[in-house]
Amino acid sequence: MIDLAQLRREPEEVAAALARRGVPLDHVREVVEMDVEHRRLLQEAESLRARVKELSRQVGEARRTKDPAAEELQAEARRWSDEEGVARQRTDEVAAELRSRLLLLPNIPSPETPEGRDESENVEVRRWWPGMEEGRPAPDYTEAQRRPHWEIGQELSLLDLETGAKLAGSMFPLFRGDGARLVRALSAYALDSHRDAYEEIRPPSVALTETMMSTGHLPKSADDMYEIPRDDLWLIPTAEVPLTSLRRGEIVESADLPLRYTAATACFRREAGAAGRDTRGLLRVHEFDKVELFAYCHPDEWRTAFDDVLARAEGLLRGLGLAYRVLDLCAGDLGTSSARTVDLEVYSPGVDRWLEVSSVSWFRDFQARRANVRYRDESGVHFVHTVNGSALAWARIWAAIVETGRQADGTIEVPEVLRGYLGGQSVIAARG
RNA sequence: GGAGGGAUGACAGAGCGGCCGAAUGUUCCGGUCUUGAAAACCGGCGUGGGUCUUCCCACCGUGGGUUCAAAUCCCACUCCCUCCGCCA
Repeated sequence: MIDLAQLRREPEEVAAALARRGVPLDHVREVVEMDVEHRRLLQEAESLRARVKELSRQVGEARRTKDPAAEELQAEARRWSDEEGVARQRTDEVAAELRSRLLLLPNIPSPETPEGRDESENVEVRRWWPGMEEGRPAPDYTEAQRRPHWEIGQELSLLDLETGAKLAGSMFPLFRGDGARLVRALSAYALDSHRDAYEEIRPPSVALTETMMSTGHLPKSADDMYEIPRDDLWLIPTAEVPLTSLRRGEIVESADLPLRYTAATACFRREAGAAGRDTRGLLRVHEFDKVELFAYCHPDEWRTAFDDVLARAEGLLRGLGLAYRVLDLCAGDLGTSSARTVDLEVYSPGVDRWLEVSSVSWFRDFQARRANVRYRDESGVHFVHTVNGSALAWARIWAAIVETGRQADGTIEVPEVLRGYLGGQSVIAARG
């Protein structure tokens, strides 16, 4: 949620900033007008309320002193009370409407977020590949590496999409054998890599509607998530959801900032808007494991927090020896709640594509305002900033590892950093 | 799932339906005293909103209701604790 006070103070600036990401000027103007109307009604209702309270006090006083005017006063209080009820109801209606519109306004993009309408205008910041620092050229992939992971997965019995579909429908992958162990190893690898600064959390995989609101996933993206209406629960699309609500409603000491958490969870996405696209293999799935990095930070420290998450996500990819590129998302491609987002895309030779495996975002106080997470320092109480990033999304990483690591004999070389998690195993071969 | 108890400020803990946004204690902050510290004493100490005011309004788990007036009464729900049942 953007700051209503700021919108009131500088409506033109806010409208212009939101226009960068495609919000029509009318949307903003309507909210501003509704705010004026709301405050007018609020003042009216409150002065009536003050009057009722004053009269009620007098009624009490008159009763105590056995003043015969008590009846008369009470009758008058009743009239004002009725009127106040009507006024308050109208005020509440406008307030609710105002709030729901405000909730639908996306975050104000950071000034450094590039201009652009959609993903085609995202800006590539840099690329990395193994050996780059030593001056080696971008890799020239072998014939063996040019095989899509779904074929490799089937060959070596690592990935069984048919059985996954039998159990839960298409796009619910089932890993088996060393393929399943690889998924487990990846989470352990990432979690262990951040133990120095991030507290490990194992949150519930479902969240209440209220929790989904805090991150901005609701009300806007209801169609993209799995819902359990009977219990007012949703399957989480990312650990960002529970982590952002970890301190919901709390005021923390500024000395305790930043508060940093990491979590490995399954992530569920209906991919409603993407039906039919990228359906092969693990390119786009309804459920995947992911490790998330998250920070509540002081507004002045967001850059540090952001850079740290980004560096750690990149560090994991480098550790795995996977080529990747860094994209600065343009204003038009930003997620609702984000002010600035940088995506990491890994290159997967078998499918010859760049696959998004991480998204690092700064939300300014947009989510903190919704979740009501604040800090206290000498100057008072203020909203914290939130930063988060994937580190990393495993289904696509799995694909990239399997394709990149494939050797001429059809076996897969396991990245060194994972071997410890696989009992020292350095090669994945067909089970024999 | 069944029975009972509870939910009030950072914490503990009061609160006959009528100056209760809330006693009291602790913590914390400032001051006096002290060479310094402790103790003692004095003062301060919730969060929002309103044309941001020695003014007004809201907030005592959440949402409704009764009333001129609700932390206080009624209803529903949530969470926590105890006991019973069931179960990884």
